[in-house]
Amino acid sequence: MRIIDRKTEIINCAAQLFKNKGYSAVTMRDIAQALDIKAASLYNHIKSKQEILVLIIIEIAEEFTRVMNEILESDAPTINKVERVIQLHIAITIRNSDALACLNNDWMHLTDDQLAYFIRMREDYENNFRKIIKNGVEQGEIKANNQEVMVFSILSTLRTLYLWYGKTKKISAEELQKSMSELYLKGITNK
Amino acid sequence: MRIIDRKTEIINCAAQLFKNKGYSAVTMRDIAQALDIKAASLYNHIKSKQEILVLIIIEIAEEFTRVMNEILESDAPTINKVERVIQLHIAITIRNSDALACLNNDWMHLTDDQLAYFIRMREDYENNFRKIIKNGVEQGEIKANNQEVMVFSILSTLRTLYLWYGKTKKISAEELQKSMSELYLKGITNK
DNA sequence: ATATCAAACTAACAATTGTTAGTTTACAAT
DNA sequence: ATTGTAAACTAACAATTGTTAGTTTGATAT
Repeated sequence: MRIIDRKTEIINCAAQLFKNKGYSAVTMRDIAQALDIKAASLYNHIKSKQEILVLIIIEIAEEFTRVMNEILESDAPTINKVERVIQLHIAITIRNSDALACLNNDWMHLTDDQLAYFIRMREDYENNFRKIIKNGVEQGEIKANNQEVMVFSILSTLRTLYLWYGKTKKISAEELQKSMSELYLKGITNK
Repeated sequence: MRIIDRKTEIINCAAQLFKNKGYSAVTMRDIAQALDIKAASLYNHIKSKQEILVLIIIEIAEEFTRVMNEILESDAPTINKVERVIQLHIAITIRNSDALACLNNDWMHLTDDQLAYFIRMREDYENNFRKIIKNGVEQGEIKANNQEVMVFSILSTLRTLYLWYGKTKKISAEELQKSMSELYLKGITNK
C-alpha cells in the first residue's frame, strides 16, 4: 500500500474520464489506457465497471447526507443554515469535482440496491433543504414566495458548480461563498 | 407525409430515451423497440445515430441563439432583458424538455463540425448574457457584486429547469416566470 | 389490375464491449 | 536462495453495438 493505493488511482482516473464523456461512453480500455496499463489489469483491483461507479458516487452522496443532517439539527438561524449548505457544496466541488460531475450525470446507471439507496439519499437531501427554507418562512426570516422555486434554483446552482469553478479567472472559496450568499439572500438589483 | 412525419416521431422518441439514460447508453434497438419496429427499419428514415443527436440538439441551440440575439439588440432595461431570458428558457423547457435534457447532457457526443458549431453557440450565449448583466451594472440597475457568480447561478438554474418542471405540484409558466424573476432580482430574505 | 413507394422486415457483418483464465514480472520478506 | 505477493501481462470469450443489403408488405394512384 502506497500513499495513495492503486485502487484509488483507478477510481480517480475513471471519475475524470466519466466527467468528460459520461459513464456509458467510457470503456474499460479507455480507463486502462489513461493509466498506461491493459484493461484486464484493472480487474486485479476492482470487481467490475459497476463497482467503480458505485465507489465514486456513494461516498460523496453519503457525505452530503451526513453534513446536511448536521446542518438541519443545528439551532442556527435559517440564513446561517443556507450559508452552510452553500459552503458544503463549494467544499466538495473543490475537493472532488470529477466525482461530483459523475454523481450528477451518471447516477442513473447505478443498479438495484445502490440505485434505490442513492435515490433515497437524494430525495432526503432535497426534503431537508426544503424544510430549512420552510422553517425560515415560518420564522419570518425568508419571504413567503414560491418556496419550490427557491429550493430548486439554489440546488440547481450548487449542483452544477463543478461546471464553473476554476473555469474563469480564479475565485477563492471564500469569495464564492460570499457572492453566492449575497446573490440568493438579497438578489441582484440595487434597492 | 402525415401530420407528424415518421422521422420526427423517431427524433422525439429518441430524445425521450436519451433524457433518461443518456445518448451512449441508448441503443438503436432501444429506440426501435420503443417504436415497436426493428432497428434496421430506423435507417429508412435517418442516416445514423449521430444524425439523430444532431437534429435534436442543433435546432434547439439555434433557437436559443436567435432569441438571445433579439433580446440583446433590444433597448429594454436590463431587468426586462433578464426576465426575457428567463421566459425563453421556460418556454423551451415546456415545449421540448426531452431535447433540452439531451442538449445539456449529450452535447459532447457531437463530432467535428457540429461539435465546434455547438460550442461556439454556447460560448456566444454565455457571453451575451454576461454582456446583459455587465450593461446592467454600468447603468446602475444591478449590483456591482461578482458578475460571474450572477451569470453562472442564473444560467445554471435555467439550464436545469427541465429537471424540475412538472415534477412537483403544477405551476404555470407565468407563475414560474414571476417567482424566478422575484428570486433573482430581489433575493429570498425579508427586508 | 398494375405500378409506385414509403416503411417495414430478415439476416448478417465487423467492430467493440465487459470480463475471465492463466501466466509472467518484479520486488520484499524469510 | 526461496517464497510470497501485488500488479502487470497475453489471449480469448460471448454478448452487444451500429449499420448494410436485399426483400416483403400494404396502401394509394393510375
